[in-house]
Amino acid sequence: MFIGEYQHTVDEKGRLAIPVKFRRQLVKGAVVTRGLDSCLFVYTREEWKKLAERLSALPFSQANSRAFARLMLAGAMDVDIDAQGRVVLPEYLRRYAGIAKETVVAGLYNRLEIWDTAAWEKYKTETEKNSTDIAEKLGELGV
Amino acid sequence: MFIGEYQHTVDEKGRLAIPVKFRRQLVKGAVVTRGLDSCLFVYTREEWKKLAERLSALPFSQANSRAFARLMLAGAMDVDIDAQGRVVLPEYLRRYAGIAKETVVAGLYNRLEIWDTAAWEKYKTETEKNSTDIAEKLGELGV
DNA sequence: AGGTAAGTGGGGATAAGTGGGGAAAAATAG
DNA sequence: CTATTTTTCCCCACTTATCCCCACTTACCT
Repeated sequence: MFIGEYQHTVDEKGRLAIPVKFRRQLVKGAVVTRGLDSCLFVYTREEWKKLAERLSALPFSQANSRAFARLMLAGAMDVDIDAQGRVVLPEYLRRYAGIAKETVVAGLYNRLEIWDTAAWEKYKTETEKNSTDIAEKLGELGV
Repeated sequence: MFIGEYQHTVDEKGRLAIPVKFRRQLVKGAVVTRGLDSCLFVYTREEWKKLAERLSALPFSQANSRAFARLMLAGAMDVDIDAQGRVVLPEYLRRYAGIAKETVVAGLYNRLEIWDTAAWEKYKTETEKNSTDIAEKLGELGV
């Protein structure tokens, strides 16, 4: 399980070091996808497979199912960890998440999230302001 | 399993390089056909066989299911990958998908899609606008 | 303070992507 | 049926990107 928040940098070749605490779980490969709120999600291959099978089961005769599958499946990328513990983030995913250099890698239980540091800070201050509202909504979910 | 998005070019002879990550699954040959939303679908021979059987089973009484089956079945073309990892896209399919030079090859689990790059970008920006619907769908799928 | 491991940067080998020429095959015309 | 043209396929060559390795710096642990 992935826990914690780390500050890393993407180099000119688009490589990002995976924090050591996460590596062992990802040595068999990882899948990076477009996430929500302009960040990237990283799943283990097994986790991804479960999700992808549900996505691919959507009927391609429906326009919004196609759009959805295209965004999630075509947006995903199979990556391997190199000897230095890094993955290459394809250009289109970096562009999607506004990732240039400074990034945050955060563990969210069954996935990682990769954020541009500035976007992460912005998101955090915004949600902290609304944290009481959010807390109330969570109550509805039984947390 | 095909995932990811790749930028490739079609040359003057109508040849398109298949991304390396997809080749191994297509060495036994592929079937290219007219897809939905002005792109081309590419299947492995086995996948195509399954799909073609389902298409031919569509009720002949309904005009739109006939049209749909004709579009895909009649437009289908058996292609082989050459020594450089390329396939030749017949002229009528390139014309159908508006493919001139710059193309996107996208993996959608059990098929590939080939798009004119400009059309792909346009489609994506349009669907990303509806991202709230997408977020809801993700919730339904348990992401 | 020293040793070890993590994170980062960069160079070189290798493979992928692309373009073009020429041979073989097919199609068309005489 | 032959000759000519056109198309298809195979091969070679170049450019660009990717991968692998090495090395340095920084942080952490003992």
